[in-house]
Amino acid sequence: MATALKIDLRARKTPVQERAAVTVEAVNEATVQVLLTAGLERMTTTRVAARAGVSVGTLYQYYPNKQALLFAVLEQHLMVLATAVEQACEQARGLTVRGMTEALVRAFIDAKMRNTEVSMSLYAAAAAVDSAALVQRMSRRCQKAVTTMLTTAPDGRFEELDFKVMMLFATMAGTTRMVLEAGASAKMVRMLRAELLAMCLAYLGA
Amino acid sequence: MATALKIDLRARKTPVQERAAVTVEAVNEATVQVLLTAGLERMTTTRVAARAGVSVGTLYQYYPNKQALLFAVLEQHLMVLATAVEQACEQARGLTVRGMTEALVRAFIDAKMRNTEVSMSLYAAAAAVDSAALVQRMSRRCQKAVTTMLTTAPDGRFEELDFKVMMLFATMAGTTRMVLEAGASAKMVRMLRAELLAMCLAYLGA
DNA sequence: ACCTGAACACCGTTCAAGT
DNA sequence: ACCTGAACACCGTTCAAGT
Repeated sequence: MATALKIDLRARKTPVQERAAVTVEAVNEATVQVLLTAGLERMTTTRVAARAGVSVGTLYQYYPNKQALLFAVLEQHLMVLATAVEQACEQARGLTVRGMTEALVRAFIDAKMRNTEVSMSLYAAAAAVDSAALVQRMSRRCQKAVTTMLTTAPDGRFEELDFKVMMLFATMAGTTRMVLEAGASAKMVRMLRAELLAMCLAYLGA
Repeated sequence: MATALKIDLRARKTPVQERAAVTVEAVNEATVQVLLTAGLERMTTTRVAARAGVSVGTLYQYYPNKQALLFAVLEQHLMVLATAVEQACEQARGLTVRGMTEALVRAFIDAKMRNTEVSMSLYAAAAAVDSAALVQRMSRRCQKAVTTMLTTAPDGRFEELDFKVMMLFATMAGTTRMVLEAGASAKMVRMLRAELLAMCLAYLGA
C-alpha cells in the first residue's frame, strides 16, 4: 500500500437552507443511480450532477472531490447495515448461543441481500475510495454489539472473544460477498443461510 | 452493477523478439512497483512506462488499456496462489480430514502473507478491473482441487460438498483479507492460523 | 447562501514517423 | 518487429460571475 496520499473525504460544507439540503440528497441519490446504471468506470462527476439536475460546480460545493461522494454513499449504506446488526443483537440478548447466532446471520444476510445490485455496486465504490478505515469503524461497531450479546448467553463463554467475533464477521462478509458475486440466485442464498449458520454454530461450539 | 461495458482485457499482441519479451516483463514489474509506491490512485500509464524505461506508446503495443495491465498482474499473482493451493491439496491426499484442512489453511495463509504489501495492492487492482470472472475462475480451480482431495479422505464424507468447499474458500479469503487490512501484525497472523483452522475443522465436523 | 458553466490541468490512448 | 512522443479527447476540479 505505502504512500497513498491522504485525501480529504469529508463533506465540504453543510447545507443550511432547505433547497441546499434537497440538492445534497439529490446528488447522493444520483450517485447511487449512476453507479448502478453506468458502473464506476463511467461514473463522472458531470454525469452525477446532470442526473441530480444541478451543475458540476454545485456538486463541488458540498463534496471536495469524487471520492468524497463515493465515501458518502458508502457510509450511508454501511450505517444501515451496522444499525440492523445492532438491533438484532439487542433483541437477541438472553437467548442461547444458537438463538443469537441465528438472529445475527439472518440480520446480516437480509441487510446485504435487500438490494443485491446496490450491494455489488458498493464493493466497487469501496475499492475506489480507500475505505479500509470506514469499513473497520463500522465492523467494530457491529463486533462490539455481537460481543456484548454473546457475553449475555446463558450457555457457553468464550476465550479470545474479540478475535472470534472478528472471525465470525469476516466469515459472514466473505461468504455473502462470494454469493453476491456468483449471481446470488435464490437457491444459493438459501444455501448460504443454512451453511453460514452451520459454520458459525460449529465455530462457537453450539 | 448492470451495464458496465465489456472492456477488452486481453494482451494486445505477444512479443516475438527477445527484447520485446524483456519489455513486457519490465512493464509488468513496473506496474506492481508503481502500485506499491504510488497507489492505484496515482498509477498512470505514463508513470508505469517511465518506470519500465519505455515510452507510453510501447506499453500500448502490448496492452490495449490500463485495465488490461492491472488484469495481467492480478492474474499472475492469483495463478501463484492457485498453484500453491493445488500442490498442497495433492500432497495431502489420503490424509485425514484434519490433516488435509491443516495443509490447506497453511498453504493459503502462507501464499497470501508472503508479501503483504503486494497482496493489499492487488485488492485495489482487483476492484478497479471487474475481476469477478477472473477471481471466480481461479477460485474454481482451487475449489476443484480441494473437493478432489476431500473425497479421498478415509474419515468423513460430505453432502453438498461443492457448496461447502465454496464456503471454506470464501471464509479463508474473507478472514485473511480482514487480517491484512487490519495491519497483519505477527500476533494477528498467528491467531488467524489457529482460529481459521478451528473454524474449518468445526465446519467439516472433524 | 446557493448556483452556473467556461476554463484549466492532467491522464488515457492513438498514430505518424522512426530504427 | 519494435519503439517514440507529440497530439487529441475526456474528466476532475476551480473560480469569477450571477441570483
